[in-house]
Amino acid sequence: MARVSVGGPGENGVVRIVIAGDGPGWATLIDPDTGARLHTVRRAELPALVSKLEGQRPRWVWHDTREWAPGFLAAGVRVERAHDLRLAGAILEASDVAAEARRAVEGRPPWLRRGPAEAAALGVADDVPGPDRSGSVPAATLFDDWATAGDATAAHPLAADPMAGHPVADEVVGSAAESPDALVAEYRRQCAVIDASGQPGRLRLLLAAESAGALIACELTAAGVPWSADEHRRVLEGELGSRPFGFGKPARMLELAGEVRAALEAPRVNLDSQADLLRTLRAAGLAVDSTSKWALRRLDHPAIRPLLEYKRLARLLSANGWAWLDEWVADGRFRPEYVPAGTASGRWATSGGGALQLPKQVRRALVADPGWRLVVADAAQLEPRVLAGLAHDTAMAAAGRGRDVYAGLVDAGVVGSRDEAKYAVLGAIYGATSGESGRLVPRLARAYPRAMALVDRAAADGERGRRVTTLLGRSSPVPGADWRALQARASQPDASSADERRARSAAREWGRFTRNFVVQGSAAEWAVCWMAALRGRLATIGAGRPATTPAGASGPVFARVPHLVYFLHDEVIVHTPAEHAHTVADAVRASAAEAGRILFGTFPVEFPLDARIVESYADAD
DNA sequence: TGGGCCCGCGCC
DNA sequence: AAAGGGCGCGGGCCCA
Repeated sequence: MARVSVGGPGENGVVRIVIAGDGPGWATLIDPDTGARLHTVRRAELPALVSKLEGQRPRWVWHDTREWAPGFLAAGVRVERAHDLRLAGAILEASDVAAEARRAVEGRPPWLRRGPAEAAALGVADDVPGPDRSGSVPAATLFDDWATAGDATAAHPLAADPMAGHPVADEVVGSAAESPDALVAEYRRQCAVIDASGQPGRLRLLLAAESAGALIACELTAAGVPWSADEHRRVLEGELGSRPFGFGKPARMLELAGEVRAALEAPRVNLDSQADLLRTLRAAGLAVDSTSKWALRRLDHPAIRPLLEYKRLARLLSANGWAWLDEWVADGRFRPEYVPAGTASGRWATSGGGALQLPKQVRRALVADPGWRLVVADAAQLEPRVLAGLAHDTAMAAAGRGRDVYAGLVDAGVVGSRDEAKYAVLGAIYGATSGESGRLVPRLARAYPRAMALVDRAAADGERGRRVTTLLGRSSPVPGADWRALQARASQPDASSADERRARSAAREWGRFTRNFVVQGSAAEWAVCWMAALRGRLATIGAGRPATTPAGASGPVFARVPHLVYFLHDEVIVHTPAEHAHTVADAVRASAAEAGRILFGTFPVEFPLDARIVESYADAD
């Protein structure tokens, strides 16, 4: 290709280019501002073209990151920035921040862009200036066309509720049609909604971060988690005995099942059947109404010890046994498929492989390649720190400065022990009303009234069926028809006390969900910003080294350069050549600080990490 | 036979 | 020791 043309400049001069499928085997690149078709190429030629254009550092606009990024990665091409129309559309459709703007944009020619002045005229609350960020923000390469100073840290979304009493749409926008024109139209519509929202910087930051997450998810799958099948087999054989032939149970489980049956005098009981087991336990005179291990543990009977051991092994076998190994691990890599923002709160999910539930037992199989290391880092007490930042609770932030948050609560005299501090904090975030945790919450409320007021407000909104919103503008779903019907029935004059009790219980349950949503969802935003910042820093650590070496197990994109291989809510693992490990650990910490500044400006809340350089994940605890 | 439900339990 | 929020997954079981 002789001369490469690019799309027009967007925010802060960053070029945007729409990529759309254009008939079978073809792809078209479009300037979203003019609608001009820049290039139409065969899909096989697309990675090379994208690689060339990537020098302009554009933001690639496409329907779904999963549609394009895996092919680019397979061809050895990574892109820096994207706008995922599918993810962005879902967020914009639900966000209370954009509720007014959605209605305003609808029905108008989508290419008519609006500015903040018009949004103000629509009655949408203006951005409230956030903390002073001057001088503290580094070049945030992923976000520099999106985050406009200040408004990402606008007053907490719960502080004002401009949408109170307004009906809200709860359907999620359908996927954009595949045609190039439809994609461009949808992109323009989204831009118009963002511009009219009154808080465009906040939403742009959220969408940029989510789109970066979508790229990262594809890269995680492409890189794979370094996994020693031999080490995994050693774990299985140590626990279960040798692998059974066919569908038989491992020898160790058969022995234990024999002990249980003998102790219960029930030679035919099926230990894998919850119903059968419960019946048998009761027939043996045990007062129990569940076969959960917590319920069983309370019982005093010779069958219990072998039964608990049997259940532990059965779990290992079915969740992460030999069949799992056969299905998910190949060529020294475990390749789960992540679903970014797959949960309501924005936390990630997985589809297949159970990557978010890797039990501690098998983590010793997660080992670095020879000559490589794992940098394992998790954010210490992320949720309470995020809550302190959300609520601008300076006392709570101070408790965690330079130390463990829970230790800080003890030092401040709020509670007597670290365990009590943990239960109190988790109880406040999850909505505990009873038990040890519920008993401790009032002490937390006295010490940190701002933080407590924030989660209480979120719970109260949820109990009334309202949406609540995270720091960057992701709103919770509204409860379903069954829930609304329950509430409606309870408010009828002839409602029974049972109706009222049921409605009250459902309302409280939804309130616990929304209470947790604002904290969990904002923490998820911190985490994806952390990862996006880290991804940018890692790219510079490997820069200048030969990027294409004989393809290793990780593929040419990741050969010889540090790269993310695992993400778990508040924890990341980077696989890195040993000589870069300390540089990577520094980058991980710097990225956490950067995420804190992006979300909370100069508000003095810290995000310390537990970071370790290890050869096996099992050594990181 | 397959879908959908519940249960139990792994992770945060 | 369990409690409060969020998940995914496998097994049993019921039903069409």
